[in-house]
Amino acid sequence: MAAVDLTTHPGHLARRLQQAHYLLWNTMVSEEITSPQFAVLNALVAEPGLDQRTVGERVGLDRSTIAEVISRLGRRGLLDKVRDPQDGRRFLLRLTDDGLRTHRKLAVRTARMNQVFLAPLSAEEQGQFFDLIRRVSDAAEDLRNPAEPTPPQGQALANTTHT
Amino acid sequence: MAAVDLTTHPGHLARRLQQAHYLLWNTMVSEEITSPQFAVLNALVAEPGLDQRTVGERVGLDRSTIAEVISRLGRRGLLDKVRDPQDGRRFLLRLTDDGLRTHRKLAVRTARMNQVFLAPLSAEEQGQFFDLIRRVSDAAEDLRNPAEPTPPQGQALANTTHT
DNA sequence: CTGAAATACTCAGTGCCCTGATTAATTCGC
DNA sequence: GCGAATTAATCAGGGCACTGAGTATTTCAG
Repeated sequence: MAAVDLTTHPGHLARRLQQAHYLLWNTMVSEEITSPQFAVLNALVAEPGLDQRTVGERVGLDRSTIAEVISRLGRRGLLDKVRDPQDGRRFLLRLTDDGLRTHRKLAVRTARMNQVFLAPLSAEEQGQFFDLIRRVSDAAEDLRNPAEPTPPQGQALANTTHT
Repeated sequence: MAAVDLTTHPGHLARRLQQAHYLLWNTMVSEEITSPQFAVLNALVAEPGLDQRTVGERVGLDRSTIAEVISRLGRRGLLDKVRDPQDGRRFLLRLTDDGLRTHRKLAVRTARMNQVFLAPLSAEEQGQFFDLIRRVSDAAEDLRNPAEPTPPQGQALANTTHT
């Protein structure tokens, strides 16, 4: 009887939350365009002409995943991909008219969906919800990227190098 | 300039949270056994002899995904799968000794990992974190399964009017 | 008892997500 | 100038997650 209670495990809750979101997205926003795909469209609305890697950074997708997502959006004709004449390694990304239209349409539906999704929480609780999740995510992210160009010295930070 | 702010989108936050968790799990718990796999082991520690579908229900995985996860655990020799003599459609699942040992080992590490993951929050905030996420997930889940076969008129249950 | 419905599982197909290795282009050191 | 890092993208491979279709078994209706 050493079983643990998964409802107190943040990882399990995170997975369930994402599944719940997936469900609502599919029924209220789109069955064609996924949430990560919308995030990419959104990043290119904000900053047209970004390269692939930077888009991935903006929306939080690694190099492999962003390549797949962009390939799908390209196949659907929602964005164009051209080699950077300044740097032959890069591809510059830009939404097509269709991509722009799609983003506008989905942005509206997404807002409605978010309202439904968060409806069980009061306005104040919704603020806490964002704040708590953001703080946990950011902290974990920082563990990966030690970051902070602090004065080169002080090895105090735990560098757990065990096995 | 119609781009939206993704940091106020619960779906985006949920995805980031899960990625953060994945990262910590990989470094602090196991590179072999994943979090969903551990959830299955845990369900079978709590209730040995469950069938595949029910395990999926317990841990929140659909029929296809649970089949894959169980197949992997079987390949690793962590569980056994035998046909139910009572009902030839079902497979009954049971952990092997190795599966039991693995669960015990990972349960300890998982507890440590959760502490690190939630360290940025105070004890009170951790409670809120669980509560808020659970409420949002449960509500979305209920939208799928309208549940409650027709409001049982009258005294169905829990009408204690004394709060 | 027998054919229809329900149920447990499998299979095919799509998409997200990561790591490690590889390729092509640029930049840096000397 | 030129070879050595560095960097952007791709490819191979493993795992999670869902839907729709198909198979086998059980249950239920008449």
